[in-house]
Amino acid sequence: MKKNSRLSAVLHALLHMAERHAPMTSDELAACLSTNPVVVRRTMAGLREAGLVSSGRGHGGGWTISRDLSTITMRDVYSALGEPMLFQIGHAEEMPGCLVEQAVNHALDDAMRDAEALLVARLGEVTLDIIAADFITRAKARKLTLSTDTT
Amino acid sequence: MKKNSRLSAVLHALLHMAERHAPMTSDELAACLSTNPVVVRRTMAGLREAGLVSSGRGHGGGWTISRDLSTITMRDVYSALGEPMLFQIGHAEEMPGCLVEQAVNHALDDAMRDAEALLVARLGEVTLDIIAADFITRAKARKLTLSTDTT
DNA sequence: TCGAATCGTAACAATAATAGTTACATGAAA
DNA sequence: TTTCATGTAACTATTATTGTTACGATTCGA
Repeated sequence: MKKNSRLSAVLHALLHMAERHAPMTSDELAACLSTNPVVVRRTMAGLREAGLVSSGRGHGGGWTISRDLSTITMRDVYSALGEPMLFQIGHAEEMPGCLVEQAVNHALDDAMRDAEALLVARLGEVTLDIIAADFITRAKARKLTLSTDTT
Repeated sequence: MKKNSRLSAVLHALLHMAERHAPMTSDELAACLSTNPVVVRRTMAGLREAGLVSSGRGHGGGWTISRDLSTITMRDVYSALGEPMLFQIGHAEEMPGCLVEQAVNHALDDAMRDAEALLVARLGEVTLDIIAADFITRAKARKLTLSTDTT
């Protein structure tokens, strides 16, 4: 199966929206994300329901971020997407009759539960303004490289 | 995408093989795992290369576990499978030119790296004899339930 | 009021990863 | 030498994600 890249995509979109202080259309965001405007609408729908963004139709419409970047964590965004499954690995059978398989599932679940909790906690520690600050650092570094690069 | 259930499946297989002190054929294992003997061979091939099991052809052939359950961790088995990707979520683009996307990828990678390390460490803490002991506990509990259950 | 811009959404196609199946070759034991 | 069993390649089936097409609904501005 393909990997789920929705979290990555909407984080990218939110940061572009925050940079620009006017609504961005689905077409514009699709160009940023190298995807399709329908995919943008479909994915952003969850964020709208969660109150992270608002959308407007017609002339001058588009997507606007509703909250300050410092008040949104990656976990908020993950939740707004409906908390998709994080792990690629899973059980062969969910409710096995075989007691051996039950014991295996239980051992795997224990390990995965801890890892999932840690990941979600980490997502909750990162607000989007932190990522925006990292972007600015990278932009400065690139400028510096361009102006001193002799290749 | 379908979930990867190979780790679950081979753990299940290894425990059945350990219970039985004779080689088990791919057909027998396939019946235990509700799958196909070719899938069993394909998946077990990695464990054979890692030295966890051996296989024999012809009459009396089949699969035998090579090491004591107490010397094999879930992590060993995971490694023998080629350390498949653990996460369902990922980046939209691996090497983006967009600095915003680079910053997003970096933030996600940080969180996922920690979670992956924890999961792999947890897998390394569980030896297969621990799972076998849990199986025995479950078997006793089921017997007890059967003998006292009045429904 | 009309028309262009824009989102909302359903339905369908494309892509990719896993798992299952068929077919046949290889090797070992009775 | 026949039967049992693995080894493996090639193909199919299944499933989740992503992309596309089509059309309806709403909003703004001329």
